[in-house]
Amino acid sequence: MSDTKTKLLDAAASTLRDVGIAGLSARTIATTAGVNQALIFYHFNTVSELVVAATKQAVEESLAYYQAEFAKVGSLVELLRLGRRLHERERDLGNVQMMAQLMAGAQQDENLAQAARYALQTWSAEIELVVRRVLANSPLEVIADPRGLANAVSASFIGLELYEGVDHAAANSALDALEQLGVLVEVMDDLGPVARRALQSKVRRTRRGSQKSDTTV
Amino acid sequence: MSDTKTKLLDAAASTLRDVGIAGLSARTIATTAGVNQALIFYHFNTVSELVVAATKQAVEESLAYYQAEFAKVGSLVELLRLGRRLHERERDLGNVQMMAQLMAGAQQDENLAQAARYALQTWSAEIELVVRRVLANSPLEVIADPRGLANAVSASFIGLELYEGVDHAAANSALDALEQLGVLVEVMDDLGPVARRALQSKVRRTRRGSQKSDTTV
DNA sequence: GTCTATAAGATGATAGAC
DNA sequence: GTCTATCATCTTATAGAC
Repeated sequence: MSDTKTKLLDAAASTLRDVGIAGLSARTIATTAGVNQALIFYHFNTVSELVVAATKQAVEESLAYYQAEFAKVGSLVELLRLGRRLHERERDLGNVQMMAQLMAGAQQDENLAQAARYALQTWSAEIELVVRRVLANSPLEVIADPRGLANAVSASFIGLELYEGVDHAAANSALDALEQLGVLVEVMDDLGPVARRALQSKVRRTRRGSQKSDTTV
Repeated sequence: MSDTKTKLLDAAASTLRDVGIAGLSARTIATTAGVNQALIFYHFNTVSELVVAATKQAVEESLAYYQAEFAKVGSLVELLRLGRRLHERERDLGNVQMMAQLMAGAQQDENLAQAARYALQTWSAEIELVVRRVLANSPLEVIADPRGLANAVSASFIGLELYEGVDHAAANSALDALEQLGVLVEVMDDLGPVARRALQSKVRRTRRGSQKSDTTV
């Protein structure tokens, strides 16, 4: 790949992170890259397509970095620990901010929407595998949906990142609270058969409850 | 308040929701309002200040709508039910999308950052009161931090909303998974003293664990 | 308070020299 | 592949008529 193309891809990512989707333009990106503005259109046709390519690259790079560590995770505690490390590293690299800005712009731009969908699906698929493995044989498997959980984790990270830029202390307390929820899940695990029975009967009761209200309406 | 000012405030909110922070301008807002573009600067000085005023109005309006219902919540089940209704209504009104776009823009614009901070703090303070009331006398009170939880709920809603615009099905599965976590919390509640003991010993063990690793490093 | 007109600059995108 | 120059269009913001 040509030097200019690489420079533009990297500059697109860091500019999106630094000035946000509202401040992003061919000129701001080109300045960061130290490259002529017209080259964006020569190499990528539109600004939007450059951002798409930059996102794809960033996602694949950082996912490759974690794949080995994901594979090693065997317990819930290990998963939570890796989750914290991953979140901190990705945040420091600016990848989460980049995703959040991409998603904000995606509400209006179909190109960006596709890029965001790809990034989220790629991450979620990877997380889902680990969650599924960790929750197997846990009492939680009766209620947990690994795919939904993986998506929820992604969504929460995005929300937390935007929160972080607005109210640092509040975002931190939110992250701590979510980690405490992890403790809750661990305790549930420790309780084993007791928890499993309680969860199963709660699920049965809830299902009956909603069925009843469905049929009586 | 003059008719034009009201029109502009409403138009700012709905335009931010519809075209996002990247597409927001004095002209797009004025067109939505059916009003001359120059009037934005006459009434609000800058576009950014108009958005700030519009946010404040939207937050106070919708919070006033829920205050009575918040006060009535007495149990965790009721809180989860209200939470779902609130989320659906606010989403349909576009208030969550407005907040998400505001937060995306806030990363660069100090005016918007202040508005976002105000909105989040206002909502979180209200949620915190209810969470605190509901968790009192629950086994969860040993680990739960009501303020952090309230902030986490806000952050997750924002993330889910952006997710929604990008991948509807995935966002829905994430929401369902989070509601299942609610079931988990209910079961913990049902388990009463058993859960309380398990949580307390887990908390003690975790604290000892982290202290140990602190002193051995 | 509201309008038109306009300044002064930013934006995406292209044509054409090198 | 890269540059300069330029376009049409958009932006915030103001001055001044009504």
